[in-house]
Amino acid sequence: MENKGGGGLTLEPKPFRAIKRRQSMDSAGGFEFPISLACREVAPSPRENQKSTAVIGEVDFFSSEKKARVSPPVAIPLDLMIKKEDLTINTTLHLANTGSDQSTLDEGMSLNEDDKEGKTELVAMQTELGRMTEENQRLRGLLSQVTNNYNALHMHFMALMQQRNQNNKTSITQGQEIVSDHDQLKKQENIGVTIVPRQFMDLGLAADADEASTHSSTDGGSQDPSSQSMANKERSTNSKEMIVFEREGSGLVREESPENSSHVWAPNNQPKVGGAGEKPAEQTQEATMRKARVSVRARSEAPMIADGCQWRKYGQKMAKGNPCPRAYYRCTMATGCPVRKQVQRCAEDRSILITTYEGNHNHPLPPPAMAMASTTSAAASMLLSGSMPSNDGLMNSNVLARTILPCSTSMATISASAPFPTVTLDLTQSPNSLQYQQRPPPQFHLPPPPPSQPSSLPHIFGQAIYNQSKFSGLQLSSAEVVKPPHNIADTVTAATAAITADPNFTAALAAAITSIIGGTHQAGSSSNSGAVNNIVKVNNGGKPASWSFPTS
DNA sequence: CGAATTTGACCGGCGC
DNA sequence: GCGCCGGTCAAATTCG
Repeated sequence: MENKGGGGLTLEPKPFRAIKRRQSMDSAGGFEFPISLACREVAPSPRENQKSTAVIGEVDFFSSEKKARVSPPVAIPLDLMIKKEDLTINTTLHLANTGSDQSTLDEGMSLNEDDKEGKTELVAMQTELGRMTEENQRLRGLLSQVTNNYNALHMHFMALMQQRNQNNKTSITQGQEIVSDHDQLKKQENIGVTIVPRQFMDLGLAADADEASTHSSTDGGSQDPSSQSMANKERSTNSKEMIVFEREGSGLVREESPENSSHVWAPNNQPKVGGAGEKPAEQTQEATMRKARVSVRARSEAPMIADGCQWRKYGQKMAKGNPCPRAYYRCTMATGCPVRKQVQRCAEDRSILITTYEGNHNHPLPPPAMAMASTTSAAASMLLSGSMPSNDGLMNSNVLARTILPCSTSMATISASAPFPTVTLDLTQSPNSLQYQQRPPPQFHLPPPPPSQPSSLPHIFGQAIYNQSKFSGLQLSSAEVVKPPHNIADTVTAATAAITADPNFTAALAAAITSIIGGTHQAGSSSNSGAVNNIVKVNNGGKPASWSFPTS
């Protein structure tokens, strides 16, 4: 079924549209964009705004001044930046020198010579500038790629460290995690140190709830290989069902494989053989990226937040349970860009705008758009990392939960909502207010805590969860929840305040999100070693604004 | 007049 | 099988 929906489309198929859609799908998987760590530095400082060209400003991305502001979580990218600087230093110096040389020449030469040579030099400079611009674009792409690769490696490393820590802290073994009946699963939920987040975060598998429950409850560990393979086949052909577990009653059910538990967490590890519906790995990854969503909640009176991209509205629907219509937009900055977003006001508080992004841009972005795109791409990438073809996928997923959630439980929520995994970034309230103020989730319902739910589950977390799923895919045991350090809370408060006070908060929003995510990386990864000031600069319609807040 | 938005119809997935 | 719902399409309409 190539053509879906659409008026008379079925009667008079339009090849052009079909081709366009195919192109968009094809191109979606091939591009990657800089991740949040990099985009924090995108917004130019006031001083940089005074420079002559945007190209120079972008090259200054690698300047020492900015490096000095880079916080520890970006420590490893510094290496990348140094390498990049090696590549671009000639460019920077050349531009700088030509500028100063020009002014010197202007003073010293006679008018005629100055006129001729000035024109010649101007042409040369323009040519050079064009060349530099191209080179800069190319290098930016390169940096994006390298940054992405770094992030994946970083996540991997973090995962291993977390695993080591967990092994020291808990007596639960991998074998004990593999359970075959509900009672045992419930017990583990009660213990719940590592299992639940893993279940929650694994996004690489399709889960057939019926099969999962059948396998886990009736077979008692000995499964029919044929049914297993059928389940695998089912998973391989359904790109929309990516969640490995389903809530069943009060427990979470996970599909098990008695002979090799690892593949449960490594969906791509065992490619399906010979099926007609077999999809290349690229398509699977593309589908996952397409389905991963990043939802941003922010207060705004505007009908849509300006995130720097060009959007075209292609639909509007009334969503169930919300009197406010939901608008559908697609990116129009390039033909075939697969990125879409949904905009809807919160039913409970209509001053809250919920923007949900889906997909990755397949084209270069202007700096203002880069920040948000990077953030959403980073979140999607991290979600995607949960389906990497190894056991590491599991760990990466786990890390995502740990890095985003523990220190900003009121800010970022990961929802394994069927059929889309979603990261929700809530910028509407400070963590402090959330911590002590009851806020029932808007139109979404947290399921009542099951009888087996640990009573010690921190109340804050239940309040903080904003879940767009039919069920709450996110549960953390008491051991998982780390109370945000006070300075982190300050960070979030400051960022939120600044954002909400900014009517045109394009870059502010993205920068703050990025900062928050970056901050959690830092706080979650190690003990603190001295305070670092994160400075988020925002170019607010030609009036650069900035604020700083401490993180540690 | 072209671009953007609106809006009703259509499709696929899912639950009953 | 049927109905509900989310998402998409494209003709019609509005806007600049």
